Amino acid sequence: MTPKTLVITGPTASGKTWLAVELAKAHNGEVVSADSMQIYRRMDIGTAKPTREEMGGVPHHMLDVADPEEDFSVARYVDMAARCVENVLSRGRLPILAGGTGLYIDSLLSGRTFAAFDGRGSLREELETRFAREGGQALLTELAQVDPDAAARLHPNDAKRIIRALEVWRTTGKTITRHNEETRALPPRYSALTLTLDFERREDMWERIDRRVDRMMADGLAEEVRALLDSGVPERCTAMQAIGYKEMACALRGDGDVRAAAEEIKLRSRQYAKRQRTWFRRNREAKSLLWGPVPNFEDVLHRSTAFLEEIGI
RNA sequence: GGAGGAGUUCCCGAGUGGCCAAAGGGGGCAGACUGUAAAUCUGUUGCGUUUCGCUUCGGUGGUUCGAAUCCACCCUCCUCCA
Repeated sequence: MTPKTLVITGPTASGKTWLAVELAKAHNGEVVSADSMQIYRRMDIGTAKPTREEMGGVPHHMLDVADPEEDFSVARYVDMAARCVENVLSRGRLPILAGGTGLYIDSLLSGRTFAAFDGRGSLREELETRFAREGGQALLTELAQVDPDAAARLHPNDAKRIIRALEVWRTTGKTITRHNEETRALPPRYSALTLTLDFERREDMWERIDRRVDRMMADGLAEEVRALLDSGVPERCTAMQAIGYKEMACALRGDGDVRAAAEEIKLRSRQYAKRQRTWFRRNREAKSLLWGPVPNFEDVLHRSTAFLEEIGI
């Protein structure tokens, strides 16, 4: 029988951290973060990483597990997070997967495996160069010869996916289509009750996001980013692509207009939240918990507890 | 008071007589997503009974077969001179 887990997800600033902690306290749980940016050390304010106080004594995993200059990936996440989940289970406790990175959550739950990756990176470099020089259509034509399905699915501008498809073919001799079919056929590693936090009205979400960014600024986001840059973290690494960091880094290097950067961060966060919703929407199994115009914590806690009881957690 | 310049679809901004419901960008909306995922990519964006009709380019009137584009007057904003 696949072990039971609880997933708490939702767009940014929807209260995942809070709910995860509350439910962990009530149901003998531990939190396993599913956030692609909170994995980085020294990135606390801008990622809204839970503080010691917010954690309320509940053990949290998958926070601060990489340095900002490191390359991280879904594959690595699944690897590490699965070990955390197993650990929690072995102690007879409930793993609570909390975070907003849909790909990470789905990958971990499904037990998805990833095709080999050319660690030296030279193949990818070569493909990237060719993409820039010859264009997407040329590579797509090449891909079509071995994997017509993937080629038909991909848009000529979709550099990352075209390159990856070619890369998988050349390093494993298997098409990405075939690989995906095979992994999809595997039984899921964990069964999960998924709770998706969201807002009845998007204006309320925007408001929350704005206030959160204001708080980040007050808490010293600019200083945090400055420290990262000063310590030599390159601006083009994955970690620095995080919302809040790239905009602030850009301002600090350029005109120094930190206020304008904050507005930019709010905008990018709203757009990000929208993309997250698109991802979450396709999970028809998920239980939705909507905030009204005035947050009613007790009510949301009540409703989520009811869902847990329904499936016997 | 005088001399110039400008007012375009949610925003910025092209467009100087027909091919203009109007380039491009932004924003919005929707979607995708299997080793960078807080990333990346796509579609769409006046209204409707949608291979056609209607309303739109500060306002009103005019010229013309035809106007966002030309003319007159008016309104608003900007710059310069007084």
